[in-house]
Amino acid sequence: MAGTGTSAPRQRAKGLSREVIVDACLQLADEAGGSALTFRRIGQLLGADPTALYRHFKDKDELLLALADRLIGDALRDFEPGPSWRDTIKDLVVRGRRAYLAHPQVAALAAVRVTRQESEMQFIETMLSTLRQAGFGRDDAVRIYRACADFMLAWTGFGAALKSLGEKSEADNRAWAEAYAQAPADRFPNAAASAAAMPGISDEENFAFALDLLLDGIEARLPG
Amino acid sequence: MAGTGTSAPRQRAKGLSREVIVDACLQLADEAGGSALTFRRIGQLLGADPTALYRHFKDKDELLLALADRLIGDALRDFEPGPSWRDTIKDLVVRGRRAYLAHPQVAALAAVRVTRQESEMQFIETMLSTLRQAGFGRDDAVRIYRACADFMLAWTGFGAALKSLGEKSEADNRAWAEAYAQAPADRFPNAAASAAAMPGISDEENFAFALDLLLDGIEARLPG
DNA sequence: AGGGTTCAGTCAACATTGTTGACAATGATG
DNA sequence: CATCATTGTCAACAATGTTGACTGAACCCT
Repeated sequence: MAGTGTSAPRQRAKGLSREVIVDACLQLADEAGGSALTFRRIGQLLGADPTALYRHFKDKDELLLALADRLIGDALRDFEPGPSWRDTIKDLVVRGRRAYLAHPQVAALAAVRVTRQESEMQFIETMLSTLRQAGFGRDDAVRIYRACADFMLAWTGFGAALKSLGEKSEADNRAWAEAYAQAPADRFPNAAASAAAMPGISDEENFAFALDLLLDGIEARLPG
Repeated sequence: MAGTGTSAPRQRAKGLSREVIVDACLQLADEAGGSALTFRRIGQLLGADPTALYRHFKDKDELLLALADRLIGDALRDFEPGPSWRDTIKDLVVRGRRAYLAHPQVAALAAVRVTRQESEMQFIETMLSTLRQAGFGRDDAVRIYRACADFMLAWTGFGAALKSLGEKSEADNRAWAEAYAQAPADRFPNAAASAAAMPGISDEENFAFALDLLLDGIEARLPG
């Protein structure tokens, strides 16, 4: 069942399936951007008629949900919980982020969706189980789970959207550096003075920093 | 000039301006959803030809940036820094979130954009100034600013997108409650047991909780 | 004032998009 | 063999962002 040996189903017109289509979508989005994720281009890549996709997904929305679930599944591949609850939570968050950012153009569209499918369920269960074993009560565990999961999804989707935008209109990416350097120093002294340091902070560092802040706050709330 | 008392939605066809158009966009998105934000519907609401908008914005993207800047401007209206740096930072983050969520359909599209315009500059300057006065060094201030600003933008954009989606396909909103309740208890014991508590956590609580976690972590890093 | 230039709004048109309904091939089932 | 559901194909529709040509008014410089 788990599609491990992905042979070469590409190029042949016939033999479509949800898996093959999702594969093509990821490839297409990576190569040509998220805006290339149209039925006609997907069909062209698969050598099939665009409307053939409607036999497998009733909607573009349903296709997007399948893409989202695929990303969550990628995040959990080969995952195993460790002895430290804090490291395990951190690992889950980092894995989710990494899996999403492996396909930024898709992540920008999918991070905000709730798939309520298999992989998402597994992710939730693993996190809740980890928190319960760490000693948190049931309500606290739910609270903290949502804080961590939403933090990961929101921040990752944000970064993915920025990256997606940046590849097309690079103005946004460089805007951080340029705009602050051009800031009039009399009205915005701190912004102008910090212009040099601003672009030096990558989204990756920024995320790791905030995640540590969050985990410190969680640890301080550990009962007992 | 500045039409303050813009009561009647349909006005005279002539006399367009960036401000009037932005007003119409906010109103239209609030009433008819973000997907209604098309040139033809905006023009119809203003009683003008759709293509007339191109005389004021060269692009739909440029229109979106103007909307984003408007939201940031709303966030800073009547703001005044307080004596406590922590309360001031928190106030800025909460204000930003509130201004964005006042127009969720717009926020879902605008939260991810960097406008590098007047209001955004003011927001940055205020935050950096507050952190410097609190005693943080220049590099730390920049680091913490980006963590807080990205946290606010990402989380708010995430919530706004969820709310925007939920109004159209309510399945996603209720999914939290329904999906976890239907979770098979043998495979997902924690998820099933927490099904009752899950929907009880509003996005508002969730955000406030995570923000406090973040601020606690920041406070622990205060030098001296 | 008069002539020229720019601005602001209008109209028709084009390429793309998601989506639908009718039709054809194919394989399983009775 | 006949029947039926599945899967892919074709043509078409409404809606979207965007462009270029055209029009009328306002403004500026002699």
